[in-house]
Amino acid sequence: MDKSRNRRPTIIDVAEHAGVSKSTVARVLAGSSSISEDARDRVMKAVAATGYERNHLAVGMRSGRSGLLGIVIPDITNPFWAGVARGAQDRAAEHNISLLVFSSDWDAGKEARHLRALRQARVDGAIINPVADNFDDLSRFGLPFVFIGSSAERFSDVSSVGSDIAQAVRLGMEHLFSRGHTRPAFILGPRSRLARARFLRTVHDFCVERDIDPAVLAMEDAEYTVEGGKAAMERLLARRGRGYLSVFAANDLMALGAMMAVREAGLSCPEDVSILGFDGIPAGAFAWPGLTTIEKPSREIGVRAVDCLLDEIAGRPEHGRVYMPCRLIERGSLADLTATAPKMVAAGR
Amino acid sequence: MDKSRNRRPTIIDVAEHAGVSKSTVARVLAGSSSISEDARDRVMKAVAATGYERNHLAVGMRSGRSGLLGIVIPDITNPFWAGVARGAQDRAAEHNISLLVFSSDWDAGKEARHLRALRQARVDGAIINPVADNFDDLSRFGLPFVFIGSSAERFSDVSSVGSDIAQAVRLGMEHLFSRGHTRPAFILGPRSRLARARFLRTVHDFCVERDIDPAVLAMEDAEYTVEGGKAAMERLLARRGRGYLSVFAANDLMALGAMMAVREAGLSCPEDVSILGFDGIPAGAFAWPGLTTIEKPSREIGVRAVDCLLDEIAGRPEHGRVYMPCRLIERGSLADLTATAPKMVAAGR
DNA sequence: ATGAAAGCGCTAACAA
DNA sequence: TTGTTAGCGCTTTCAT
Repeated sequence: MDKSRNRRPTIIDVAEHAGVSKSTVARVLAGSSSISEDARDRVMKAVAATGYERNHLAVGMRSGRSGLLGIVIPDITNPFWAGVARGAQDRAAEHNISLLVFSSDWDAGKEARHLRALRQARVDGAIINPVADNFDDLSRFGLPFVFIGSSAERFSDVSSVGSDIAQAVRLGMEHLFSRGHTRPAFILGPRSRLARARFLRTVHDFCVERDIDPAVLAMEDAEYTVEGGKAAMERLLARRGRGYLSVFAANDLMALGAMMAVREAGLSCPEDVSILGFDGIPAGAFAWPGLTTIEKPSREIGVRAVDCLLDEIAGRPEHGRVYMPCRLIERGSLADLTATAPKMVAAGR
Repeated sequence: MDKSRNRRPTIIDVAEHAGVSKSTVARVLAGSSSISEDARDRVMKAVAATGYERNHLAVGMRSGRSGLLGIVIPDITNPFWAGVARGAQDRAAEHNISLLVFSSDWDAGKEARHLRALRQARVDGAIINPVADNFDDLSRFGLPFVFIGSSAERFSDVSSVGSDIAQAVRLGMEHLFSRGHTRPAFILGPRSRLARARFLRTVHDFCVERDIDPAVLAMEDAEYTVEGGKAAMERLLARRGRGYLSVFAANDLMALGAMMAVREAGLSCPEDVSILGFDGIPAGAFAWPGLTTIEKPSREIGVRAVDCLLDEIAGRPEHGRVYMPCRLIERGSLADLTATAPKMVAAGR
């Protein structure tokens, strides 16, 4: 009889091969300590001989742990979110856990469907960038989860991890000032976005500390896109007085758009206009000049999110909100106005 | 007794609630036709009332179908692969299937570990961009799978989907010639890469058709990186004769690097040098001038890969190798030399 | 330290 | 059309 043909070996095959019982094999596999040297040895050999591989479906069914985690992000195609997913995936792999990835496209319907899929797959927990304002689905999600991203702040009682916007903006402001840009203009995101308020608050605080009236600073609202940034810069250019223009854009896409507007106006960056971005997307490195920007630690956010989630699953105390620090990447789009002869910083990529 | 508290409802709860047997519920859920109106109705109501959600673990265990697919790509952080993953994910979702995503970093060890994870998760099939030359692991993978990417061609007997390099290169050559670049130089990938040979073969064929001796064309080898492209362009610049230089780079990163070299040499693109890329990465849109390039259909590759895989799983005839057509994206890095006064093409992004 | 046996939630014969 | 029953491969008491 070829009952073993074309059939993946089970714990029973291993047990027979090793001359022990199912339970002994299971115990060895689970790393139990109450096992004799001899038994462990024979089981390991039998595992190797049969080519046995644990069936996570069966394990999950019995133990209630699927060994699966889910992550729902807006779009895996967006470099920031790809970084988050990558970090999460790597950290999960360290724990021998696999990751189910879903893109919601900021669509509440898709989000709901993905969450259902996660529940049906019996994931042990989920990392979610929430899009739905109606949080009923999530609140009764019935599964451990942690939020990621700034929109997560809407739900104060859920632990979450995101970038430290306040620290990042302060970093940007300090850099701007240290390079002599003491009256920067701003291109902000849409008023509806939570991140915008936090951004502005930090700017205000910073200004107050330096005895500057924030009302003096030019501000433009824009969509978080290249086109939005471009249009905003055109407006800024139109109403600028004499003198040098410095711009702090609330994301890199808008900053890149602003750079285009500068070029199309026959001006150049950083000779006539300086631009500081925010995000750290790879494309900023290829622009000319390279975009000076503040990088959000996407990968680390994913890593920490998994750590939090694993803690949550294990029933360990909640983390509350975790803010990851951002860092400045100096490239060529921001001039150093403090140099005696307005010298430009080396414009690398 | 609160035996229902904190416990997800099972098919049995639904059956009790509906006053039918487990099997009837299962049949309704599976969409069987031999079900009375009445029974179906009551089951559906019971499902809604209990908040029942199918346990895919249990389904998978019994039926041998986990409802999971796996994808192993080099790096989810790379825009091309992110596109592939996104396409695969979307298509899988249409079939109510979830996707396990892994990044191999072109590391055979990691690849092997990911494949093991896939087997243990009992995925129904896998989409793989193979890195291991030693294919033993894969050949006895014991699971339906399809390869993606050009490296997949090494394994002729496995069905795979990738971009149509021959069509793409021909498209590029035709565009070059139609714009008056009849003696382009090339920046190619490393000699070890399979894609390189295919690229060159098409170039040769094209030249032969036009009675051009391919040996006349300048060619440089480089790593598939910005630095590689930059160095290659510097060499090209050093040995160029008089006259206009046109370059066809075998990937966008190298093309972008080449653009940097041009700028640093005090030359400008496309006034002094024209550059054509290959890949269609987003960063090309932000470079200045925008990079004219040939776009690989990353998303579609993912979509098709899932289609193939599903066919393979269903035991339907194999697809062999599927080649997806690429398309030209015109931006500003390629001059139109045929215009009376060497007029540049509008340099959009 | 080890084995026997029960059962996780579901599907798939087999009966009725 | 519907119900009964026997597992899928594993973990986990409970004995021994």
